[in-house]
Amino acid sequence: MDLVDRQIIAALRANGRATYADLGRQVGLSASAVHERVGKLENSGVITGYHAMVDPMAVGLGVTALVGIHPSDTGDEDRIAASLAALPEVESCYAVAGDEAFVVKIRVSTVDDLERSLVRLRRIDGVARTRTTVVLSTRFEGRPNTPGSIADPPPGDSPNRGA
Amino acid sequence: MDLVDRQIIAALRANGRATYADLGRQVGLSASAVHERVGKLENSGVITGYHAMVDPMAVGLGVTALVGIHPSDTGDEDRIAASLAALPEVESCYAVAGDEAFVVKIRVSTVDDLERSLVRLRRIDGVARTRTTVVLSTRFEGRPNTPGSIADPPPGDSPNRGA
DNA sequence: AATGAAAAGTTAAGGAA
DNA sequence: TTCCTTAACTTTTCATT
Repeated sequence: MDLVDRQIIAALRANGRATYADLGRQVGLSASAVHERVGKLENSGVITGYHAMVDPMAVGLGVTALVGIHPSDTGDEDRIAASLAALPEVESCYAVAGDEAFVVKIRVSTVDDLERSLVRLRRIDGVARTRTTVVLSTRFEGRPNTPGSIADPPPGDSPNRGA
Repeated sequence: MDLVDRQIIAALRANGRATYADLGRQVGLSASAVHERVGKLENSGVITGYHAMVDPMAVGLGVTALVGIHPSDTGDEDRIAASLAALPEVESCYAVAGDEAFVVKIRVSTVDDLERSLVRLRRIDGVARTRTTVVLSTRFEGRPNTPGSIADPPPGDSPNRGA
């Protein structure tokens, strides 16, 4: 992975629908050269996908909360994570250091839905209790941040979290 | 916004680089009809952008943390948020209910960088103290969740080769 | 990685349901 | 209105150098 790859990545982080021709203009390469590089970045797991960002309110998801998941003594974290993944309102799931096993971000339509979702979370086997932080407003989210200088290629190939 | 719009949104959440022709096949419309609908969704602020997702490790951002920001009594929250926005390692920023004014997600290369970043956060005017939760692993993140967009074959369309 | 050409997609304009 | 077809233009996607 060289500077050009990093430039392409930064450009696609900023605009995921940029055409190869555009990218080529930005980095000073032909469209086909860019096409081949992007294909390699996708196949090697560096680029994991492209997604439209949507105003959550416009899609009926006006309530966001961050929920810490306290495991019971018998809690198997992988099984808990799998149960969390089965709930569509759980948008993100982080295993964390500290008393809590996970912090998840959930998005629902109403506070009633939030209450119902928390009940579901607490009913997951291995979950002892939850700690909920209600989001009042999202100041910004998921900003593209591609550091200008990056270390050398990932050792062997990119380690994978479940895709 | 009707069912077709929701289907288009769901498809673009799943694959932000889907072509208009592809989207048209998925929802049973012509490419130009989809083109026009997507343009309206973009102009009305429903779709806010398209972004490549990148394996943070591959781009040299192996350390993630969630940081609660405790404001001092004199803290102006908008000014704090602006200061947070100025730090590139702050990827997301949520104003929250509770003792803390904000919870932010930061991404850096090393624990040394994390320490330096926390110092910067605490030096922000209006920030009394921080509470840091280190992320050990990201089980999943930013999953597409678009309620009410059940992907059924379009009515009155026979030639289907499944998606 | 560039070139060049065929296939595919994009995008505006005009008209129909 | 929304959608379709047409048609010119652009991009993608190859094989080749």
